Amino acid sequence: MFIELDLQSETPLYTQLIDQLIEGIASGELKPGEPLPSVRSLAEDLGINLHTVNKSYNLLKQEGFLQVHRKKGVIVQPDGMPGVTQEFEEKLRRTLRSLAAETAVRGMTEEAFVQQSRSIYRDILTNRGGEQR
Amino acid sequence: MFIELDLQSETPLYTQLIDQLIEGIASGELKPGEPLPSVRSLAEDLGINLHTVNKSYNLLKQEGFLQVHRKKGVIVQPDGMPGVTQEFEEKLRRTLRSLAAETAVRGMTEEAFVQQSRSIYRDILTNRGGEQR
DNA sequence: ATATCTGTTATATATGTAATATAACAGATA
DNA sequence: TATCTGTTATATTACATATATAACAGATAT
Repeated sequence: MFIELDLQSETPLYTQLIDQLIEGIASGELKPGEPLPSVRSLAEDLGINLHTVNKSYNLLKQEGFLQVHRKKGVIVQPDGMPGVTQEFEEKLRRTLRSLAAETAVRGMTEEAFVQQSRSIYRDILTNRGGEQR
Repeated sequence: MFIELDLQSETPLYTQLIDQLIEGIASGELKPGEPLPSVRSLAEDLGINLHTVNKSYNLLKQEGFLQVHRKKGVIVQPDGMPGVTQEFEEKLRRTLRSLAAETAVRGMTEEAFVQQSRSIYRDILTNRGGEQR
């Protein structure tokens, strides 16, 4: 899987990494049970510190997207992804609310905003490596 | 206008303040040309430091949502709000992409996601104090 | 068995952001 | 003249981010 970090971005490295791993899972590029690179090798590949990768893995494990097997190492959650928790619903609402407000003030219509949302959602599911669905 | 800050939130105070002011403009509760409280009085009302309020005002001024009049003080932009800039488009895409990916992984459908977006957009425009539109 | 790889933990350091505190300035207002 | 405005400067505290180095216990491969 291709991962690219922007060292200039104001988004923290561990957040960028989390985002791209979740996208990988969403698109199907990362399948349940599939092993991820070790914290050390991925850190070296990306040119960052092992602890930064470890932080991303740990947060994803904590939320149920990854598992750590003493034998298999770190793998994509094989027993079903976590559903829509109350915490996620609140985060979703908060973030959409902030976005929608600025969108409205800047004169973008409801339909434009909604179409953007739909288009991006599809984009993610569509970006599969050619397999599945 | 009612402003409430969550001191426990991980969202910075100045960001919470910015969000609520933009919501106020979007909803029509804050009208173009309307004066905002001084940095000192608002800071005291909210129980925070004057520099925190000043930071929010400055960022909003920098993006074109507010004006600073030597006479009238700080007012809501009277000469038309800024439109959809390239920077905003990129921020919108990035944020929606991250949200949509997690939404999809958690099993929320495209329609549910899109409906959330639409519902929240409407919610903001609807929360007017009873005036206008 | 030895060496290597795994995630994990601990400690330390450097840097930047967030938030507060005090003080002062120039322009406008009453 | 006294007061209020945004603005600037300086300092301090606290926290998040990211890195560096080291060590540990469990698993793997030679």
